[in-house]
Amino acid sequence: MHPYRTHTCGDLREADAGSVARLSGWVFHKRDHGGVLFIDLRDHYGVTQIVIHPEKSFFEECQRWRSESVVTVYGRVAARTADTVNADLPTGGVELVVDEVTIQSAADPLPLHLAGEDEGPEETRLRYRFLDLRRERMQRNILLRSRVIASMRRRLTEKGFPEFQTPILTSSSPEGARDYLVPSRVHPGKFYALPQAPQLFKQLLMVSGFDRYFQIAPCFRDEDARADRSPGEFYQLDIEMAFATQDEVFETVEDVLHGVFAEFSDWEIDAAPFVRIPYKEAMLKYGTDKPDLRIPIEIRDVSGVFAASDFNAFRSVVEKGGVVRAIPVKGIADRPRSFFDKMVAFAQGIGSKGLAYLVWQEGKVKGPIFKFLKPEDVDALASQCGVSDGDVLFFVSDKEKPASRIAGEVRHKLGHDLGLIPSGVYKFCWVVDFPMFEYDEELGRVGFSHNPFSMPQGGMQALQEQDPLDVLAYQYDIVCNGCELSSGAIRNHLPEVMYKAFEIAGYPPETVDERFGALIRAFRMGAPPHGGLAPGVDRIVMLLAHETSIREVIAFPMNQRAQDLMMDAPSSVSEKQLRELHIRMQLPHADKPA
RNA sequence: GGGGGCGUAGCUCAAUUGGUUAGAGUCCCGGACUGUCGAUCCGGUGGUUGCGGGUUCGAGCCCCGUCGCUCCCGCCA
Repeated sequence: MHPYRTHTCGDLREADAGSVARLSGWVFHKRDHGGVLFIDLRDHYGVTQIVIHPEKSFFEECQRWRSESVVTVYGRVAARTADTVNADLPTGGVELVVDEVTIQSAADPLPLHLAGEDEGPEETRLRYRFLDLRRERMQRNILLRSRVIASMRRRLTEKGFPEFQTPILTSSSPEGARDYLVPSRVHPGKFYALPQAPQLFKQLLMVSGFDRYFQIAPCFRDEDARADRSPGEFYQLDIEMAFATQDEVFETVEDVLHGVFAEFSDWEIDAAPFVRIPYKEAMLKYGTDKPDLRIPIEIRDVSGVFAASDFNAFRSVVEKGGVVRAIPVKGIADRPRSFFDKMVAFAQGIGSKGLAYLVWQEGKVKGPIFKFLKPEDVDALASQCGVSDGDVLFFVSDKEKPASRIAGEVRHKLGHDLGLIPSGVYKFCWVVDFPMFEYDEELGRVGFSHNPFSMPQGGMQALQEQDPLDVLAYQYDIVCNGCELSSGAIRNHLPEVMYKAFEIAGYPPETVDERFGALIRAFRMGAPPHGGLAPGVDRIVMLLAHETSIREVIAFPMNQRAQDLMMDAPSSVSEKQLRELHIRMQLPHADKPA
């Protein structure tokens, strides 16, 4: 007989009654009646009740077993009597009547409760992650992650995408986030950088003639955390295709993502092809480049109505080049005044000068700005925004960029507070046609809006002839329920177009050669047109697990300050290590240890 | 770097809004109990109220500072 187990703690059924079995697992719940002791023994697969009778020599030893100790028990499987069956457990029809016990590992008292609803403080959960991960929910999440990744691999492999590894120790990339640096022992004063993404390598693989590529790729960025953004490292399903159009990239990814979401969720999922929304339209209708399409509200531009109105506050904004955006909401005219006051306060809190509104109720229109409007203005607003009795229009007026943002946040807040977000639905969309360049207010000049490797729509001609701010890129995002899953692009594989694009963004050719030497050199020696994208694996698993924090789907995440509390990283290193790396410390506060 | 929230027993929380010796559940320790499944019952250990300073006759509560966690802004090609 196996020294540890003949069955897992999820295996035994009534059909096993009468046979002998050996089980190993963690002591979960203990119910000690003095005359009989019940223990729920738990492993990865389930829970089985074991029974220890008082005449056994080891009875008192078992009474002393603390929760989470690991034990091995041997005995006879017995069917439970009808009145003692536990219908909540798959193994609830049987119990193991124990004849031999071995304690494999006695547990100290724990800093966390593993049973019940309470999670405990996140700091403790992270410090004792190995305990936290014993919870059923965490086991489920981490297992889901494993299955999702396996499914992604299978789906891409079936489509003829080979998986490649790319270097972890590479060179610092000049654009983007801060790099994690690794000092070189052999080359004093020089550093490797951990890749922020395998971007350049996957493009070089296309130039190498591999045609297609994917990788479950670790990415490292030294940026601050968010609930949906783990500090330090995260994983992307990195994909690249040669000789592919944007539509072919979309088709491939829709197939994979739809397949993965359908495989691991019962929620309703948009059928492919997913809706495609030009960036400009997304900013107008949803006020964001990652719209949550579950919210049934579409923002409208009503600048024209107010330009011709007698409402000076809005008219003057429009005359100065600003806009007025209307947010129509159905059937909330009967909300109390406090609701509207709360929305106004919210808008002001996010940088709006105010939040005007009109209420269509019982055949009349009212609201703080009603008295400034002519009847034909009100009619125009109603028809342009599709509102009728019972509906409300909120208004935001500002320069275009802040007005879009504020209207978008108000839309989201309304959707959330009014319970307009349906559950059980995944709404996907592509946001396409991102601008190639944008005006950088801080620097006072034109810069890349997204990523300098994208092919401008219209190619060289567009760069030469159009206003840079009008040039669009073959640059796209895929968004699910307001969560950005991925950015991608059809890449710019033409050196001359790349030099021109960088010139517009203010960089001379030498800079391009210096920073992207490997890529430009490769592009001079026969490069296929290519493109791809890289959906975030952690975020996809987070959505599928219905978690709101990305840390819940990562086995060993760092905390918000990029520390691993369990392993105590980052940590100090020895003087010898520093000497070998030619590094001398210069700490911000000499009296404060790091 | 900035803003909001939180910080009381190992864990989850309370403390009549400034008033006697900071309580309860849980965990842990001891005891009772032969059918439980969040077992139950009795008893016990456990606190520099994150830390430092201030106001006050008196501070868990008010003020200032600081540290930690978390959410957000900046940042994330």
